[in-house]
Amino acid sequence: MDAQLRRGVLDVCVLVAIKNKDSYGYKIIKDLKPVVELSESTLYTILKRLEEGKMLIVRSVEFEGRLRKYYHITQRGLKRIEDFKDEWEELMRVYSFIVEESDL
Amino acid sequence: MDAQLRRGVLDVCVLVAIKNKDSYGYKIIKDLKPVVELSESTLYTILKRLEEGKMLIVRSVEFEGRLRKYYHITQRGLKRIEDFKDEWEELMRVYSFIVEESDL
DNA sequence: CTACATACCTCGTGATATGATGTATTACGA
DNA sequence: TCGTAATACATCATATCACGAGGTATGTAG
Repeated sequence: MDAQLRRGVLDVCVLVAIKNKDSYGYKIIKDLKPVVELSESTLYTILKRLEEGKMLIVRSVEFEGRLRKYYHITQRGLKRIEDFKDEWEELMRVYSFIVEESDL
Repeated sequence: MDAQLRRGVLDVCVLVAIKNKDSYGYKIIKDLKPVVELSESTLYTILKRLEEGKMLIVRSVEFEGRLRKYYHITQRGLKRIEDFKDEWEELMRVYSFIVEESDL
């Protein structure tokens, strides 16, 4: 998929990935793999940004000798997902324009 | 609309705006206004990029004392529009994931 | 003569995704 | 036991991009 198109949905995908159950970086990538491909560096930048934006909170857990940072969505994060759905409506109108105009 | 979401559609909108009839910068902005708001600086950057990517060609015309640069879409530009439609299908799958997962 | 519309352009900034690279542990097959 | 893959985190440099601020110039309406 086009890099630019991905940008608009990546952070929301990450939020959705942790919405119903707290998760951690490595797992998020695996879970999202069938939906969107994202590299580790990309994910960790997104996670950091979402944390700074208070859309999620972090909790470090020791698991089998390894560190795991579990991410939990906040109210703000949930709102971000809802806002995205509204924005999608707008985007759909743009898409309609593209399809209608280009098929003339 | 979210800045990131716009990014993925802006250049295609510009291509669509000139697809059926050659147009120029100032007019493109006016024509696209009801669909997507874009500033002059943004448009001219996009036009330049599209030109460099050989998706359109330029023709300068003197019109009532003012310079007008008419943009004409190329085969490559047309292909970009078609490719976008395919990418949209992919994006729809991502959107479905977001809606389904977030409504659990 | 002033202000607005038309019409172009450039530069700096901030935001972003990503590859490359690094650290450390566990699991497993050769 | 040796090497390699999987697990799990992180940072840095780079490239791409939208956009505001600013600039130039002409025609038109008040």
